[in-house]
Amino acid sequence: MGITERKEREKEQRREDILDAAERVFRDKGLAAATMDEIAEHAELGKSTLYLYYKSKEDLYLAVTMRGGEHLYEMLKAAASTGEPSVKRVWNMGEAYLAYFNQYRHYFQMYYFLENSQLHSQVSPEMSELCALADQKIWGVVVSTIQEAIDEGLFEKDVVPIQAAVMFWSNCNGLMRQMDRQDAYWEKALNINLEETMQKGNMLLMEGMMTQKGRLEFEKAMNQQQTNREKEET
Amino acid sequence: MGITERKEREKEQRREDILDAAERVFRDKGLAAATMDEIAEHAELGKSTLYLYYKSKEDLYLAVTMRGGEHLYEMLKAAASTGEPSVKRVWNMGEAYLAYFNQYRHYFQMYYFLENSQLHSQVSPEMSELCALADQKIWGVVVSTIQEAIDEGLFEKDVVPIQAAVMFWSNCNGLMRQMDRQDAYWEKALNINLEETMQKGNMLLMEGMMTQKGRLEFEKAMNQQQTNREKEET
Amino acid sequence: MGITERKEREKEQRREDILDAAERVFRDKGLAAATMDEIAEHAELGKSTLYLYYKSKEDLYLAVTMRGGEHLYEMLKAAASTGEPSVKRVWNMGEAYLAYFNQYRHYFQMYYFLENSQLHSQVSPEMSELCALADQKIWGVVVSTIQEAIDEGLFEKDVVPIQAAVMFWSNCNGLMRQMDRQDAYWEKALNINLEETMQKGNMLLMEGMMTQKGRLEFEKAMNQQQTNREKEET
Amino acid sequence: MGITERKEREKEQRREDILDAAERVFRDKGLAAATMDEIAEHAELGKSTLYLYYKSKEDLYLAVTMRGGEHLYEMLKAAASTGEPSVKRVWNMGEAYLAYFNQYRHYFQMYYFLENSQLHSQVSPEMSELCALADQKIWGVVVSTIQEAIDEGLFEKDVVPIQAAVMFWSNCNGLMRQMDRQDAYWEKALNINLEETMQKGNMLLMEGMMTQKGRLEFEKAMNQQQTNREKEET
DNA sequence: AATGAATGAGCCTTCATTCAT
DNA sequence: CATGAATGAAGGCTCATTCAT
Repeated sequence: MGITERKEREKEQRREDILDAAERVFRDKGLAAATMDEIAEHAELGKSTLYLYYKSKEDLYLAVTMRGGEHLYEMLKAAASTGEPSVKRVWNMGEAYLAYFNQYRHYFQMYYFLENSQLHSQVSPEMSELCALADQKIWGVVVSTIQEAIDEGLFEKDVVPIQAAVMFWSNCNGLMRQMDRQDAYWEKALNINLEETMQKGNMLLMEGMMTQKGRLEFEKAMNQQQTNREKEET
Repeated sequence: MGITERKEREKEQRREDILDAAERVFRDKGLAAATMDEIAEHAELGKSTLYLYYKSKEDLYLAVTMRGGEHLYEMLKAAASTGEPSVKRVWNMGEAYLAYFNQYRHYFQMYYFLENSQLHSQVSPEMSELCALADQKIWGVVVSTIQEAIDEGLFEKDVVPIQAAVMFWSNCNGLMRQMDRQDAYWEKALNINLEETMQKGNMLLMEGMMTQKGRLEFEKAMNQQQTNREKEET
Repeated sequence: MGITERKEREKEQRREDILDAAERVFRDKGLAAATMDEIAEHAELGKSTLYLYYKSKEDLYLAVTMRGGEHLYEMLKAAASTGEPSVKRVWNMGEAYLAYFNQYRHYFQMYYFLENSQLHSQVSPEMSELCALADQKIWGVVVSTIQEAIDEGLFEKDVVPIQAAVMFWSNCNGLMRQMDRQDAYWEKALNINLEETMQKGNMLLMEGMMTQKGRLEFEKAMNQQQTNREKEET
Repeated sequence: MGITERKEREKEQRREDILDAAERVFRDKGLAAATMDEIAEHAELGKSTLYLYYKSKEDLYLAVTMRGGEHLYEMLKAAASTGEPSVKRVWNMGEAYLAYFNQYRHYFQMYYFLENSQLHSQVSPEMSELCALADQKIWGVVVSTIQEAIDEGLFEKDVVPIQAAVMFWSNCNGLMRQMDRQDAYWEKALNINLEETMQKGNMLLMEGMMTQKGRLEFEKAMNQQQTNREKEET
């Protein structure tokens, strides 16, 4: 009885080990420069064992990336479940995305890379499918929170949730990309703080979407948060 | 005298030929899958000749990409020199970027890819430098137009040009990325027109930046454009 | 008691199952391209189980081939036991070989391949031994029938049975090889029927071996057969 | 002028070097066990250089085999051009084939292997084409000599040249195969000389094909040869 | 007896890059 | 200036085989 379970757990563990090793190598070298040999070495497994668990280097890359997606999902979900007004929770998700970027930057990079390469043609259909599902899950959190805001009359009725979502995403993502590549340059040479810029952008977008009531609720919630933080500090 | 010139011209021509061939191959295959052999074949040159003009495949890739940047620069410059009010010209540049995307999508893709890969470590410093300059030139057009708008009191005084620029860029870029990868999906499954979404985003950003006066000027210029277009159609 | 027997029978059955699976895979893919994985899958057994029954892929290949040899043996034996005159039965065996080729072509191919490759160095001595025995059994049928023909004065006394046998075999085998590889080419481009050619060859060989008496007997038997066939048809 | 030629010659030489190395390795190890690494080493060239001259291991194998075919062709051609009566020259060719077998046994083996494997699917079309042509050239010599014999009334009119050719070939080939694999066994255990057997077989086939006139001519030529040989010996 | 899991050894092939001419 | 030729260095992937359970 327990034996099957244990085997199962061990196998799962092995998958994780491989993912850990792969993550490390991909992070350091990128997809192209990473080698299965090196991943195997880090995983302390034979190279062929890797292929028992993942069909190809590309599949493995995607699997790592998806693990990153899982983290993002959790963080977004947490941000969307604070009990605050919906409109504030929409804002939270932008902050969460930023936190994710700061905490798991390599996942962000991997995901980013993945979006624009011929990679997908080399991935197994199964993995591709999984990936699509994970993606939808992520968008789902954002969209449903925006929907709440609309339903509660905090966002204008003519806001289209998925459209709003992609606008937020676009703003965040672009800014993060700059942060990733040349944060120092922006900070020092141009004297621009990109995180602030991102927040400013999100704010502008929200302003354009919120109703009067939404604005009040939002401001209140922001103030509340500010107060709480100050309390905590004492 | 003429001889040196002719040689010079021929050499320049050769560079262009190589770039043409490389562009074609990179567009079709992407960086990783493209081979110098194939590029040489398309250029009708010996493979080694390529190395006389470009230090590496990566350098060549960057050179092609920069040619794309040149196009973008021209299009942005044109959009910024219409004689319309500055605030309208800022808007124009968003439209120009979109036009660039539609007309030279492969450049967009190449540029995009370039941004997030370990590629840069393999590029010669000279090429890297050139690339940075080209980049600055592009940002320059946008920034200076925004500056004009501020100076003329059409954008709020607290708008920071380069910051505003990166916000516009971020919005455009993110949306274009979606268009590039899954326009059909957004259109059909989600019923979202991404071009419109991009415009909406830009509009929201502008709304947040313009002064009252700016809004009036902008609206007027938009109406004017509309009128002109209708005239043209007749 | 019954328990041991049943076990024994089950084990034998298992061997057959493996052979079935292997036969199918070898037939489709050939030795080199066939994989133990695939064979195991077809056999619905674990790959390691295969090694419980056969020491290596090559051994397994040989085992399958020998099963084919068994069929050939049976067919030759039948052809040699018709009650017809010995000289006719020698002829019959050529026909039987042809029938075997047509019915079990993949065995023919496997056997053929086996004959000329470095395969044998990778086979276990036991299997090699078995194989030699099987071979001898087959030659035995042919040789003893030829011997009969000599003893009965139907073949010349100076005919050496095993030598005659190898001559028949050589003729048949070479022709079949052509049939196997390019029957259509011979038939269409050259207008040669290879089966007929093979028979013609055998006939020439027999002519050279038979005594006058043998010729008469042979002709009589052939006519007899012809008559019988015609009867059957009515 | 001379420079191009020399280059050309050098390149040709390189091809030969590769072929030499490949021949050696294939002979020792067979196709499957041979490695491009080893061939490259023997050729004292980089492994990749091999691929400049031959598209794949299989192509290379075929190229070596064809070189063997060339030898066979030359030997057959010589045997067919002795000035003796056509019927004797047909016989000569059997002897020549045997000489070829004895002198270039590894070519025989390679050719033999080639005939029965999935190899052909992995060969480039060009090489396949070359191979087919070479084959035809070989059959051509034999066929045309047989045709001469028919035309001169030395073979029966109803003999079909290509059919006769394949019969001789079949007989020779089958016997050589036995020689190759277990000559010692036949010689010692069975007391059969396979070369003699092959000749006997060819003789039987000829007997069945020759006219009376042919037989006389043939016998005369054989005696003549015998006489010449005896003279030489003195 | 049966097998799931692991792997070591290796192989073909690809290409960017260099050099001698 | 142009290039044909050569190659070093890798890299992904396969598979027969073994072993602990």
